[in-house]
Amino acid sequence: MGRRNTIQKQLVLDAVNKFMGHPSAEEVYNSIVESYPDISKATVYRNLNHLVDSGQLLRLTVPGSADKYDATVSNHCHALCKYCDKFIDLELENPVVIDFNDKALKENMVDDFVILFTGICPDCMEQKRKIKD
Amino acid sequence: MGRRNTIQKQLVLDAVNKFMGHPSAEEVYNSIVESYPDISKATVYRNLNHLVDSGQLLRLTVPGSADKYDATVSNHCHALCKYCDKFIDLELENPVVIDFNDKALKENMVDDFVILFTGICPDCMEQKRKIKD
DNA sequence: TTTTGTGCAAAAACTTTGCAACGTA
DNA sequence: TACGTTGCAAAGTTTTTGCACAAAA
Repeated sequence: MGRRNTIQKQLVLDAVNKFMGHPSAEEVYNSIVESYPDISKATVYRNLNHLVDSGQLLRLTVPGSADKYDATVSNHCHALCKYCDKFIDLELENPVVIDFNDKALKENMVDDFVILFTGICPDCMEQKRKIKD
Repeated sequence: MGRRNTIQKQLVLDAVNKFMGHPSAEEVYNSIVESYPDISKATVYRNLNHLVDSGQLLRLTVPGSADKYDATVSNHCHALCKYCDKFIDLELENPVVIDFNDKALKENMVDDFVILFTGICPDCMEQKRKIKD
């Protein structure tokens, strides 16, 4: 189970870190290939899996598209634009509070959750406004 | 865009309704094929999509497995067991409250959300207990 | 030297699509 | 009749896997 450090693994981690937003495996691959053309897509997938397993990346399961990866591991949440499918980081002023003592949650020893908001991003709102005029 | 009622569409809706839990497209197909062997998997997928579009079913995007379908359209949430991947309906005593006036939520015109809890289901808890003994 | 990781290609898992025939309104 | 729906097969998308070789520890 001991993990070795390889150039490829570092490239994958760096790629997700540098990426604006939340890249898919394909996007990670594309961004690495530019500078390191010999990397294989299988290696990208394998390293993404390792990095998720070791807690260095978060895997985001998104309705309607391939998994995305997030270098920001700390607690935050996301919103999905229902028009353009843009996936947005959200910093809530008042974080969502869950009462983990709720009966159903205790029964299933729930200790974590993910929350995905859906809305209309500012860009799409602007589009809609223009069309109305 | 007008939708017609077909035997197949009704079979798909019934199958999801009768299913214990939250079937995948594959499971819906398997349960229909027993009594209606000529149905095609494409038809199941197409009807699931129509039924989701028309609000008669909910599509549940689950990390690590195929989409599931839910005949209970009303507001509720789910938990995923981190050991057996069982997908569980949750009835919270105190529903999760979101402050939709939060700055980030207003900016993106967020009007809805889904929440997925992760925990250990009673069955897996029992398993773990047995192993310890 | 002993694993573990890599690249490649093939396969697996899941879902959609083109098309001719069919069924519903 | 008109057009939405079906079954089938093919193709599309995303991810994993088998294997021989290469590279870390």
